[in-house]
Amino acid sequence: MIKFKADLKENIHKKIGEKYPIDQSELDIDTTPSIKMGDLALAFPFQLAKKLKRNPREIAQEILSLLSPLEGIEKAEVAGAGFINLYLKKPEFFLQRLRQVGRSDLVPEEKKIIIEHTNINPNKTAHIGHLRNACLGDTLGRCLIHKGEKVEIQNYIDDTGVQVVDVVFGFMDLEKKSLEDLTRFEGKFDYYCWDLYARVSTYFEKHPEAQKRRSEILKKIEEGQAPEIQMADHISRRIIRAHLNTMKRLDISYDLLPCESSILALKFWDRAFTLLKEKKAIEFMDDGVNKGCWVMKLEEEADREKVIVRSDQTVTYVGKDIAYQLWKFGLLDKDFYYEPFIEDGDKIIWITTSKPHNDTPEFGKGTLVYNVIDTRQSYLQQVVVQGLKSLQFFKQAEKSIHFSYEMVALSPNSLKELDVIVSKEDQDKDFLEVSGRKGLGVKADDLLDRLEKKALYEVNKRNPDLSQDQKVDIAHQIAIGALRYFMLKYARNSLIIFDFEDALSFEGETGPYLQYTCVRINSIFRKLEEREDLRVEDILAHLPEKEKFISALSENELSDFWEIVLFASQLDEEILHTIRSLETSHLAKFAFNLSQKFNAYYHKYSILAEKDPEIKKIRILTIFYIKEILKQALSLMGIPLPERM
RNA sequence: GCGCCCGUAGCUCAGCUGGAUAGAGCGACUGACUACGAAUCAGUAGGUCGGCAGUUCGAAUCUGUCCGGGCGUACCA
Repeated sequence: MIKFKADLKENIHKKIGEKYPIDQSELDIDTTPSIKMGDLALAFPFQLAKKLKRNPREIAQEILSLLSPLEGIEKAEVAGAGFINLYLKKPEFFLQRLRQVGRSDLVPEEKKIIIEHTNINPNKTAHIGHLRNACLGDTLGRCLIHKGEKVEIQNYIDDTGVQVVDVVFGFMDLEKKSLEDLTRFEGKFDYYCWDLYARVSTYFEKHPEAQKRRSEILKKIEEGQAPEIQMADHISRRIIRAHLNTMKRLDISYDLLPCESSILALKFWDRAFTLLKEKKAIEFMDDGVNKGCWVMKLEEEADREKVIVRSDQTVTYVGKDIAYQLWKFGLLDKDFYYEPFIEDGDKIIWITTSKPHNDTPEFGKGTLVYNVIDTRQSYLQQVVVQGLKSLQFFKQAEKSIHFSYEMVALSPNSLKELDVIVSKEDQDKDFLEVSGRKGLGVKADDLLDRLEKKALYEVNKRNPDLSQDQKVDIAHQIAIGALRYFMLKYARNSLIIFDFEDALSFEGETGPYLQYTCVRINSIFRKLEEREDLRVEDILAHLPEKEKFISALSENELSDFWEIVLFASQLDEEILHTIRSLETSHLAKFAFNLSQKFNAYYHKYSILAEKDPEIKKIRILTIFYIKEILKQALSLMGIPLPERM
């Protein structure tokens, strides 16, 4: 009802703007604490009271007489210490909402928005922490698309970094394997690398002399020398495919995979380096701890230096990230080349390359960029933004948004279940950070498998008559619902201490609860059609006149009806709130609360068995409206909707 | 040390661009299924919103300070 409120504001301002010193933007419209007190609340008399040094209630009283009549408003009254509460014209409002179903009031504001998320190092399997990142990023993308924005999803691939180097080292030096051996490897390659990476990390701790070989591999990969480059390439491409498969299970996809290897090959950094030097954004250190390095300082913390170019003239990750960020905004006057990497349904996921290809789409050139990266990297993200500012790209600096979130850690119970050996120093902690280096974490595919297995068991109990394929399909949808809701319901600054029992729950505030609610509603409509050959479309096509509409309801039922309709009508507000605050918890809680309200309504009022045709019709329209809103909310969260469950 | 974040019911968490009685889920206890699907619902118990001070007509929400915890502060990412 965003547009309704906006119109209302404008209307109110027209009526009082000349007499009272208040701006239209100050006329916030809130909800009342209880529906008994009205539907919408205006609190601006308090602001006026301050300006005019008068009693707020008196002012509210005065204004009230100026307001009526207001479009769409049945009645207005002064409440509390100086609120003005508005009562909507219920039949008109509901009819309007029904006509509006499926359409959003939100309007796009950007030319193009780029979201960077997932960003898993291509040297091991995806784990629970990566799932949080991907779910947050994907949901933000869905919300922005709903808002009408043009959105491009990028998943950055650090295919030339030390993490890949370590696995190359593991295969070549520890296991003495050739590229041919790797191509013959069968089984879950990303799982194998997970273990290998942990082994290599331990090896380096015990054998510091191996560092030399490690640097050598890194250099050879950066310079494209055989056979290390072929090994690295094979490993990273194969693992990217594994990651994409894992994410596909969750219905998460991407438009582009920008690779660090392309950034190096196409000399993005050289260009950025020149720019940074020209504008004196970075400084060469002749002396001190960072002697021989190019460093950058933050405006706010001048005593801190971040090394961008090392004394051996190699560039750090942040340096490459600055170049990448410049490219995202179209500020680098250099571009990638692209080739198709994989087909995902009816779309293609593209990857960057260093060689030209024909007929490739255009990427980048965003006007707003979200980087979904955990909070531990906020300092690095500040450095990237500082880079833009130093180059005088102030607008782009402002539009570089670090979507930061807390990590996922493991509870002592989860650790027990994982059967991992915990070091002495870690044993007393309340939780343990997920660590690829230590091989400590819940693998994404394992978790999904467990969820699916449990869901299948539950589906079997309830729907033994369905075919095995159907059951598996439903179980899969339930698993996604459970996992995605779990990842979205927390505030982003809240540390998730992962516990299997919580994550595997299908009851209470969970994704399956939401799915179950929708399934029930759908089931009613299915039965209406089967038993009575009744379709909502027919009712919608012959909506009654507003004068007669709803009048059949008793006072109590009208109040229950109204509460749920009014609540459901705020979906767009919640989406906007979610986008502005980057808190998916708002959307999640909204969907959950709406489901709760429906379930309560459902227990109180029967639909199929209702004798009075007028009342029945209104109830059908009511649950139809709830269903449509709920469906939208679930779809924005990427939670699928099974037909049965 | 400095920077960022967190501290709300027994447990896990929403609510934070200030608004009218602080909300959920789980757990505990009472109840409701020959069904519009109990993956549900109704109800009971449970909170000086970490402490103190300030700003305000109004503070869980803003400011300061203290206490407790996490993360960052690399020529790793």
